[in-house]
Amino acid sequence: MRLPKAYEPKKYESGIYALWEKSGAFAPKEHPSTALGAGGAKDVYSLVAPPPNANADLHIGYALTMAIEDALVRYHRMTGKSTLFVPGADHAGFETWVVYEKKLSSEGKSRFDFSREELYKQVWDFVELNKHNLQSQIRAMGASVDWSRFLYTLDNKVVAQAYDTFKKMWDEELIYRGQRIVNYCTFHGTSFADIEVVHEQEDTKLWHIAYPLVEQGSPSTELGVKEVVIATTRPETKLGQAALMVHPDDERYKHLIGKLVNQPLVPGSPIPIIADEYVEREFGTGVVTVTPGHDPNDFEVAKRHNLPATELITTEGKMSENVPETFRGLPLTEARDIVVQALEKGGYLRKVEGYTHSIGKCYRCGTPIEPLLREQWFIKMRPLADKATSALKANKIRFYPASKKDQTIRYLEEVRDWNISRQIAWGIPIPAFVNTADESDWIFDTRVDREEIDVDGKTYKRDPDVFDTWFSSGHWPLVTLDYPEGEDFKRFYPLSLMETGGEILYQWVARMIMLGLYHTGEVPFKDVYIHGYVMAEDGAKMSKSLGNVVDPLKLIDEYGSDALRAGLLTGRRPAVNQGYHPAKIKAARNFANKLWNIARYTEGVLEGRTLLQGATLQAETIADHWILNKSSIISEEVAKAMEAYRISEAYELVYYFVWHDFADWYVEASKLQPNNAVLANVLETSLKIAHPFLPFVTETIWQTLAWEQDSLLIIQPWPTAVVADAGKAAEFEKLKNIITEIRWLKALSGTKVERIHYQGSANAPYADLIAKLAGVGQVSQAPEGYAGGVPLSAENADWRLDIDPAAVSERLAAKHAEHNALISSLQNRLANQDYLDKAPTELVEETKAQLAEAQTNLTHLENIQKTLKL
RNA sequence: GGGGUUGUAGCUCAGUCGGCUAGAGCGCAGCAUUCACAUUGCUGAGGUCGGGGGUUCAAGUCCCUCCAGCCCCACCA
Repeated sequence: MRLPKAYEPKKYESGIYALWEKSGAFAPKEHPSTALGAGGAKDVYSLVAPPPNANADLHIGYALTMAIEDALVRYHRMTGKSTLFVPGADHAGFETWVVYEKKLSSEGKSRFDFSREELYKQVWDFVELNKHNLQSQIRAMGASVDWSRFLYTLDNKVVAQAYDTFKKMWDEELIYRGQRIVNYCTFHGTSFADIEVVHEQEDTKLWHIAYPLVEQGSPSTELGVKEVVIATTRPETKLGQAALMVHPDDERYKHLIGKLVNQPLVPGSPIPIIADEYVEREFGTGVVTVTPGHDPNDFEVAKRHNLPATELITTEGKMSENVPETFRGLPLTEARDIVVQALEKGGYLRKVEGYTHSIGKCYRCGTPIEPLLREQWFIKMRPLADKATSALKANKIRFYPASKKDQTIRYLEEVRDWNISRQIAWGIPIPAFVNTADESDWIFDTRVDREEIDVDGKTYKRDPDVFDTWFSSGHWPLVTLDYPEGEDFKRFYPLSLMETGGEILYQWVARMIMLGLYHTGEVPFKDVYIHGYVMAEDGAKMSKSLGNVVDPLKLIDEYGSDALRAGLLTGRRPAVNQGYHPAKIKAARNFANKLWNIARYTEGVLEGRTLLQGATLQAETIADHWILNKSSIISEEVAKAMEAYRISEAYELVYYFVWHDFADWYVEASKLQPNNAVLANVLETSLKIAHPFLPFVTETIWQTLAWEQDSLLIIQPWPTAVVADAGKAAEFEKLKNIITEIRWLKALSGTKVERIHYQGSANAPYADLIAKLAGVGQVSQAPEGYAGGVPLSAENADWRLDIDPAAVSERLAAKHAEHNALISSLQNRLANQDYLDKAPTELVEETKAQLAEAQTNLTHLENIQKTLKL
């Protein structure tokens, strides 16, 4: 025998993968109907894998992505479509940056030890190494991706596309320079991404400061209100406010909206009291100051109310020129105490209380992060988003689950302009230069390898910023397909599917839709499938800091790649987070082994297939008809489930069919009544329908049994229906019921059933099968007038078991009660006139039939009990 | 704070158009087993479908409400 006793994945996986890769099966096949201009539905299935971050090993969530996508691709490939599945890797801007800094810090170094160029080179090398690892990990997962099309987000064509879009938008005035608050470390002299800021709880104070109302004989003065008190944790920023702000519905302050107040310590610069819903009435006094230059939220408020943003703190961490003279140039560390003293002296300080809140700090030096204004690049989103919204509302894209579509639409309707510049070295440099003599004179130029360029006798300096990674990866469907001239673009755009995690629905999916529409006028993909997270076993999120991260490669090593894939898919719905469960992976491993052993049995029976020579597929026994009928139905059901993205259900259908229909019933029955052609056929069907979920074991079996010369399972056609007699199939179903009933009676009586008698010669052909499958010694025809033993259920009453009636009496009584309960429930339903009137007639008829059947069963049972004198 | 999602057997989850006498896998209990597989087979016990209300002839499924968990995004002057 060529197949050893148990399936050992490690022995075969890498060889099988190499075989597929070498065969060219991963590349889309040429097909006339997929050519450009063919019109109508294209016979293709295309998707691009979300490029994993090339800054670490693949995590288990990516294994799930691959399990889903590869199952779909393999299924569609077998249905005869030309499939395109493109792999890639992401340079992952900020995240890689943070990962690399951690690496540096573990070596006692930091980013400030290197020049920008040195650093870029180092990160590049670091990512190259990871990219290589990722590729072998994706191979280990069995993904049938086309490696010749592998794309990295810093590859030239990606950069070129980003520049092209930037230029096009620049020309169309969709790009503009705008202000935005950034996280600035005054010690390091650089800004940080939100994820680089560490938040720490700190004990501080809440200072209550009075703002005197400007006297104008206003009603408020008449009411005796002379001042408004605010509460703040940052008194030093109160040296130049844009406004005070209250909640529009706050009864305490409603009458003050629109009034002016004087600023303490800032003579002669009255500011208005405005109303904005952003204010939380419960906090402090319910009145807050608006500091647009140093608070992101205030900046948004100021934009809404057309208030100016003033710089109060410089990049060096000192009070700026815009504060009253006495405070200018003060370092922040001293400014607070001095301002508080001045406030107290001036009589403005009303109260000081203790307060604990979280403060953003530089993750390296611990200096509090200053939110400072900086000029950034922005994209005007409204025109792009509106197009996307109407495409979605016109159902150009189907979402799985459907609720994600509404979520995306809501995001698009509320989208704000997109800040696409980032203040790090790692990424695609922004192709823009600024006139050294005129800060407002920006030009587009792609010579980003140069610090300075001369144009028309003027010197321009390169913008040191890079693009947000989502700006370039938002072009993914375009760049992977070689937009606009590539053959792939013509054949495969729009993609059939975009499959990804829900957390990047806005960041990535929405942007791809907008950019795809922007360039081509067409949506970039037809379907969106969102998967949930793979959580830790206890349902918590997997994270390195919690130490509950599970390494997919270790699981592949232990259980096999197939087991990991199928185990992750089991019982999963789209967009729902679910824990990782070793038991599911184990179950899948056992299933792979089950397939293996069915194959092993078949191999033995067929003696290396020699027995099949010249044999045609012809169902003989009722078991043959039954299994062929089942296999036809199941192939179709699995296909339907896959088309509807009910992937886990599809897998479970395969699992049940192979294990419980094929192995448990058919293989056992065929041992008595062999039909080698049927056995081989059903094994082939099983391998085919299991292939999308368990590609390695199924292909290994296919190769080892060598059904045909140089034949690959991966490109076999999906099974089509086999002709079988449904009536004979139903007969076998009845036989199964008899056998199950005998086993049940046997088990519950705890005694051996020595003999079964049957009445009528029609049952004779099944005697041996029943003896074997039910495990009964002797099955023979009953003598004339035989009334011994216990008859089976009403339907199978011509079978009688030689068994001690006392052993089953308790069980029969319980059964009796069950019948009665059912009968009364059915009777109640039929006694309801509304039910008879309003329910569909078929249903009422069905209920009547059920009642009749239940009553027959009951009568039968009572007869048995009477006969047995129970 | 905004958004999303989940609650069904001891555990993990299915349950599509409302027709349910609510399913599966694991676990558990009992039994079996030279004959492909102990990564096995057979049989069984386990449920007021989170609580309350409503719509309907009929609700696990639709609506309202409450409770509990989890996730994403944004963050507190």
